[in-house]
Amino acid sequence: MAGYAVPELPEVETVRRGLESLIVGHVVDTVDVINPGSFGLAPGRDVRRDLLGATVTQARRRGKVLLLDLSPAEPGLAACCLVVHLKMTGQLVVQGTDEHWGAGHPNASLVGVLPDKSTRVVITFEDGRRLFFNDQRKFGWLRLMTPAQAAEIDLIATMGPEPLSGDPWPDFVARVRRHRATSIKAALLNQSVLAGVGNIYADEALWSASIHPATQVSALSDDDLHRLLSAVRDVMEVSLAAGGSTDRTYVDAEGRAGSYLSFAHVFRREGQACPRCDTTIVKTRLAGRGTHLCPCCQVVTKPHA
DNA sequence: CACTTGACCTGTCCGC
DNA sequence: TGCGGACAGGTCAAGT
Repeated sequence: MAGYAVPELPEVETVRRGLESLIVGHVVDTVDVINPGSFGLAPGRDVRRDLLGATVTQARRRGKVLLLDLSPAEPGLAACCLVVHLKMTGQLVVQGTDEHWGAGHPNASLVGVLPDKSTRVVITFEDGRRLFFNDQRKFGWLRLMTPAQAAEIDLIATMGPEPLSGDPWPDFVARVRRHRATSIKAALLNQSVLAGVGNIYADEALWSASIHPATQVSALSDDDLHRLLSAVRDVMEVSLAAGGSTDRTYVDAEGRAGSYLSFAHVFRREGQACPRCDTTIVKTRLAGRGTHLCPCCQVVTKPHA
């Protein structure tokens, strides 16, 4: 079963919340880049000058991208941020000891376990706690930039609305309507349409809204799209409450797995009964991705022949 | 411009 | 038991 539950919005947000409580306010002591390909420097940036002695002030998220803001070690130096994309197998895990957060903390089990062979970057803070960037497949990255440089990353500059912030509907419907000739699943996976949706929550939301993933965007009514956006929001809220989805590699900032997959209706449930109509769930391939659906009740609009 | 496909990686699983 | 190959998926570059 070569399936992964990879970091999407709920997983990245879970990591962000952990980092907010674990490393905001702490000062960078050392940076150890074990795999240079995992660590990038924007033009003009320098690890020693911009990062060593800098204090983490904030942990932000935009879609699946994490941004750790830092105030400079000395006045006059640029405020920077560490921009992180976990891609498929990336992890950001903070390791501490009983001295840091008390005996019996689940994180204590990480001492002696990390670093391991997937560890690409290690950042040590002033009190000895360590932030590990692990990434089995080396697709993920961490980049030192200024906030302005981060905002210019194409992925961020063109990203669609946040599903869980404010009212994303007007922006979402305008953006999704630009892609009328493609399948609704491909449109959902496009980060410029809606931020943070990946393969798991696309399949789950489409099932929830009873929409076939291959349906052309142009065949969907505003009503359908509104119901779909609500479904995205709902599945992401449920996943956040469950700490995200873990199949193999995803863990939060304290090294804990998430349990959303036990609540999933169709994702990686091919061969099982649809919870709504009892028809057998099938797995197909669409938009280059494994796609799970109920062939009976996801019929809002049949895909065009 | 809209849309699709391949590349980037590594570990795991399946068939022989 | 070993080995080759298919497969997993986020994003970008290149192709249609």
